[in-house]
Amino acid sequence: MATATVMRESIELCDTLTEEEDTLTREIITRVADKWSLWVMHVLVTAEGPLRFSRVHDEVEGISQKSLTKALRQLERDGMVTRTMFAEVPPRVEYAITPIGIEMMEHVEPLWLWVAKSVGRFQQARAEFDGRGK
Amino acid sequence: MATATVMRESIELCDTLTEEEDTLTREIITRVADKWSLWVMHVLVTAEGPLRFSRVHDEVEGISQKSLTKALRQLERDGMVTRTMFAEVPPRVEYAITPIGIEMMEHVEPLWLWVAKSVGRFQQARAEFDGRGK
DNA sequence: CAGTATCCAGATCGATACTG
DNA sequence: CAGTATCGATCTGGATACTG
Repeated sequence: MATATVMRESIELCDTLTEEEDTLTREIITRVADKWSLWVMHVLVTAEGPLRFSRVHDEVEGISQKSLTKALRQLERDGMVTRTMFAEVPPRVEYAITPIGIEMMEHVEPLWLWVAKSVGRFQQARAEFDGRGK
Repeated sequence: MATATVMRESIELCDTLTEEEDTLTREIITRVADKWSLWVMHVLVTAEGPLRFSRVHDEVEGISQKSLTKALRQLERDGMVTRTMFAEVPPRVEYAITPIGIEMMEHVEPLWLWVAKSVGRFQQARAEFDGRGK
């Protein structure tokens, strides 16, 4: 019943979106699953303050410079992080999470939490499936 | 403060996950952003009953046979849909959502809903960013 | 009907090298 | 320091053709 309510609400809302809005919605959702975007935002949230490029690069273990740059640009473009450049030598650039970025994380975390809590059930499902397939 | 609570809870939980569990968690989350998986599940939820392969193929507009097969296999493997084969000629195969699949959708929809409702703010952020970049 | 098999174009991502 | 540019391996996904 709670299900039906949520479903109906989302179906109605989705019907009111233009094609452009629908595309953008999907793109934003994509950030959630993106290998790095969520991790980058997580680092910026827990830092509770701006971080330099190299600090983020340290914290997000395994990311390449190229991928980090790309992730940060996307997040900046979508208003989830800010990028502040200081006219110094050597150059200093600081990244920080925005209010909408925090909102995003607040909405993502419950889902992430549920999946993490359910991981045992997914493992069992896979074990059964892989077993059936011999 | 609600933020901090959720964050802390998720950080603690994530620390208890083995590497294998963490990988699986990420894979499941990936389904959320996958172009087709969520759409397929949505179709199966709203159908309120099993659907044949060709019916799903009709409902999920634009998907190729190959991609649909792959999406259904993944969802089946992760326990979110069931696949029932009938020994008939011509062959009949029916797909249905599972309880855990419904749970998944229940946890995804609020996020989707928030993004859809916030789409105007994301559009504005992009407009500003693209404007600044000349 | 419900797939599988094959080919192929485009996107993605890491590694590496270079620059203001 | 904070990138950009480039190259190559890998992955993805559609189109097409074939099968039990």
